[in-house]
Amino acid sequence: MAHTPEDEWLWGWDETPGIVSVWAEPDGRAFVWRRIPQSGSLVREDVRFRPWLLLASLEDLAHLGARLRPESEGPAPHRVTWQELEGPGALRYLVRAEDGRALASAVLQGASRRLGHSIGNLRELGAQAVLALPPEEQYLVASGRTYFRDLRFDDLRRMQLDLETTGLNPAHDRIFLVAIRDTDGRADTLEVHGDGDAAEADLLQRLVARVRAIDPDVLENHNLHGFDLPFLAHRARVLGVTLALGRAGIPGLRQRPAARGAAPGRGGPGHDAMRRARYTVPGREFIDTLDAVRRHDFSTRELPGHGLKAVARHLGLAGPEREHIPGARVHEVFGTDPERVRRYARDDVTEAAGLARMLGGAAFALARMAPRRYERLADAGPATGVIDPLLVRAYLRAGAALPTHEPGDGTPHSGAALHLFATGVARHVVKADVASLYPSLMRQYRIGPRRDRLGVMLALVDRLVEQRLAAKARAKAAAPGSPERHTNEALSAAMKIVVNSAYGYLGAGGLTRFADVHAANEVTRRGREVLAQICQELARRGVTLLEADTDGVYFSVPDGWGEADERRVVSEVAALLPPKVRLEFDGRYAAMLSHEPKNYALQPYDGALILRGVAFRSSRAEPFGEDFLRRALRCLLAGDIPGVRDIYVETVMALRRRALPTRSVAAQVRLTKTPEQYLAARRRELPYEAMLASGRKHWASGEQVRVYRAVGGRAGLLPESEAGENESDPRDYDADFYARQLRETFAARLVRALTPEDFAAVFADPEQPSLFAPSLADARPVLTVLDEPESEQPRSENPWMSPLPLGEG
DNA sequence: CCACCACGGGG
DNA sequence: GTGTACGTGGTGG
Repeated sequence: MAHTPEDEWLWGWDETPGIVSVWAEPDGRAFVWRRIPQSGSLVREDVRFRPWLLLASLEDLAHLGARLRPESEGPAPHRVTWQELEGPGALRYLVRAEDGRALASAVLQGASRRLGHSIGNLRELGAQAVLALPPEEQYLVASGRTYFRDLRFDDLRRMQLDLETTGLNPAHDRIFLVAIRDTDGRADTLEVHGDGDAAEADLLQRLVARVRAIDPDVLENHNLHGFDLPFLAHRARVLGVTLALGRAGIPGLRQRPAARGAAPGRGGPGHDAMRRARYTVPGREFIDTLDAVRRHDFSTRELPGHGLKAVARHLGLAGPEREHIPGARVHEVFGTDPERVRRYARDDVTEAAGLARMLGGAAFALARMAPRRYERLADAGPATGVIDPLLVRAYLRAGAALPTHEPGDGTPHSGAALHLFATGVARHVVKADVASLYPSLMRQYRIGPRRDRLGVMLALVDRLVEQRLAAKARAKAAAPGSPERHTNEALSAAMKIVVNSAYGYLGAGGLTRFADVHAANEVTRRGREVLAQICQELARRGVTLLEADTDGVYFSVPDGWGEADERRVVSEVAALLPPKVRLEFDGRYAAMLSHEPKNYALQPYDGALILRGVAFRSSRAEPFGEDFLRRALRCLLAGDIPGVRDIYVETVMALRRRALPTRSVAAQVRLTKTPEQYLAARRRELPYEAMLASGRKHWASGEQVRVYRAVGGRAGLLPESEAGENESDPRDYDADFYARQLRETFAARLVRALTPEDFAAVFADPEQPSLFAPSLADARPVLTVLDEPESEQPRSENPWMSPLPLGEG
């Protein structure tokens, strides 16, 4: 197969198929596990590679004398070779040796002598002076190999495991059950036999034996890196059990530097043992579905939370028979009804497996491109984690010197445009947006990093955009649910991640090797220009603009227009734009409540209400308010204002009669202070007051409880009950407090939709009738077109995408 | 209104 | 590999 350099930049150049794991040691040994695509069998190749570094200068190696020689004279035992790369980059000497440790120590020795003090680590020399990749990446970059060539996601042998523990703190709590799901999808549990260290140690040994027997390529779970692995490592250490989970090398887990998105290591007692840790073993890849969930939600922003159960339910992965047990009660239930805990734990691993397949394909596909381990690509940020390795490999393949990180010249990074044209309720709403706006602008106007003199970034974006279209077409042609469709959808998702972060890479001044704030600003400037043109041209065609943000616009069309008319205006405007900037019809809705910039509710012509923005999707809102808001919005967007009034009255009266369960007003919180710490702090906080008021004098930091405001200003503690159990509900919440909250916090979000008079009438206290209550029969939701549209350049949500502030106004 | 603290995920 | 995250909500002064 003929490769162009550009193909090699994206996919590597070595066609070895089926690599499922790579492990390399600094001494130049590499182990490569491959699944033979035809038979599915596993082979291990032991190979040697020449460890390498990039240096800005050979000065620190001069002390080697004759042991330092040009690469052109060929490698020789105990010699360091060097090669000068061409072009202007600062990192211009490629130095190699048989053993990476000897190479590194030669550099460190020279640097220590030069600087007059001891240097222990190459990092201390700074990114300006040296580029030293982990051994696996040195191997992959140099060999042009990548993971998973010719493999489909479903050819991977994946296993899931999930610990059930007596609590969250491995210093005090124990593992009493482990659910596992094998590569054929069979879920099973392993359990302790008895109490004490010996029983738990025996469980861990059986777990290790099962993993070795099943011999998966990948181990998966939700929050694997934040909970299961650190917990397991801690218990194994305490109990003296060796975790021989790898396929080679010294048994035991190894740590790699904590990655972005690792468990947020919270200080305080009980959490130290669980602080940021990412474990790794030779031959298998640890994949955390929480990383995939975060990556997914970053673009869709539609998930209610990132917990396993919530995500599984939202994505339709949870079965109707799904067993639920509140976390704090799992161990206790195990004592009375162990079969229930087994079902629960098996459901957990089954959901984790489903989630891994549904959202994990992107990381799988990234591993076919970038020269890094699969597990590293699963939690990598796209800019430094994916694009930079691609650029490094491309430059080295071309024999070109690499630039290094440069601080910005002080130019601020300007952002996208955001315009709010109208607030309130609009009917017949259309959304149009530009597919991949920033990459399209980069391609259209050839905007790339100034120092990328080989043009690798734009070449990658060009190819990714084109090949993504091909992958989407292949996915569409394959049978729903088939491995081919899944693999191509995953490829498309991965390509989207890379393409969309190319702009973020440009703008991350000082953080990325080729960052170029001027280029990034040129992209956003063109973006604002395009968005303004789209708005102008739409308005000229008789629609009412509602909101425009970055790359998309919501507008309302006149009564009597049909979908064909809506599509026609979009394509008319699309035809006026530059060829690579494709404006698309993205959806149509019966009605929209425009509340504030980026905060709105959409009612599709059929289907469930869509809520966007913090005003409508507060994760911590009490259930009764959330429920009220959804029902009220549904009526409002149907134009039924008396219906909104009815729902309000009904909710207020239900609160006052205490017809709503306490659970619906309670908030779930975590206790982070011990009783001693709380009493010493002398600062009253509802959750702790609730504990004390209910007679609880002892609790552990980390315990989760549900609390609420009870009558008489007391703090109430809601006993953790299981689904269906209601007899313990005290129903002593402060109804007036929650009625006030209903009006001030939840009803307030409808303020833009009504005239002040109607708003007052709809949300008047049902038990204090006013002298003249206006009839709501003729009331209609209102839309207010702003004379001066609210416009700004918002900060991006993601610090990676746009790390700098508001800029020009 | 401001300062401060806690949340996210796992049992 | 990046970040004493980041954005937000609640509480007490």
